[in-house]
Amino acid sequence: MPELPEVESIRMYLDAHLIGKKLIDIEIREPKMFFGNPKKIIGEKIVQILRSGKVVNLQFENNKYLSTHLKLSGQILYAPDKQHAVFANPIPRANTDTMPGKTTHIILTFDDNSALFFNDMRKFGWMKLGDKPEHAKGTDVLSPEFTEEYLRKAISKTARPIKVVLMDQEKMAGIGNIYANDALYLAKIHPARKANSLTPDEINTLHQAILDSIHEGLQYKGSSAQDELYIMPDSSKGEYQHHFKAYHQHGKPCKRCGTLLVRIELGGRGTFFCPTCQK
DNA sequence: CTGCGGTCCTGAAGGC
DNA sequence: TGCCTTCAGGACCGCA
Repeated sequence: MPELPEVESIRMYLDAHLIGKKLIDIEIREPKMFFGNPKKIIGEKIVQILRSGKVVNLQFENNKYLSTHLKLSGQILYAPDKQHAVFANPIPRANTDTMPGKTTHIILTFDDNSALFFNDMRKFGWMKLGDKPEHAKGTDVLSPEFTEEYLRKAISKTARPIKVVLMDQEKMAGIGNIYANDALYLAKIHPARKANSLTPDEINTLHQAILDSIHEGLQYKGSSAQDELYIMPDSSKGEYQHHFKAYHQHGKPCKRCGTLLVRIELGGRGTFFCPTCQK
């Protein structure tokens, strides 16, 4: 699912393809997924593309921001030619390589006849038009402010399971289920440990593990596992799913000690870890 | 503060 | 074959 590495990969792609283009039309097929008055950005050029946590913000010349959250199953596809929006790969679950498809809910058209298609099978995602970029409450884990000290403060006052806290966007933004599980595996910390029970050494190790797993995710342009719908705007897949440490690896042997990884539930979410080497 | 359950939605998987 | 039920999951909300 789209977490920081997936969303940042999309942001970088859009940054390379959309800057300076003028928006000439927004087609909203699913009104519940769009908030705000689209007329405010018609005729405006995109000047910058930002990200905060899992949200992408398109900044327009008139300082309006079109923000997008992909939630579980959102996709953003970019076609250089709207009338011939054919992609190299079939779109997952859409059974087609042409857009718009069954799950296309919003279409942005630009002055060079290129287009963005916002697809979402589950319709949990959204686009919002506002005067400011959507800003995650917690510190983005790729920002310079996400220090060991920040992590210590964020987890020191709560007895919730550390894995639940890692996924709390009000504490730190961008980490979802994949990278929370993998970071805890790298740090050899049990996901159910009370957050305020971590030692200073464990906090430092965890901080590095978070950065390592996020950066590895980025390196592979995110995770496009079989049951995920995330793909890049050109329909290419991410490859991090071939490098999962713990996420969805239950039943497989731990690469460190051979113990079979297990699945439990924490905060209502699937949680995966090695019962032997994660303490 | 904390956890729990419900809500949004739909395809996949399992039961019979 | 095919219908029916259950489930996953990010963020949010109400409730105990």
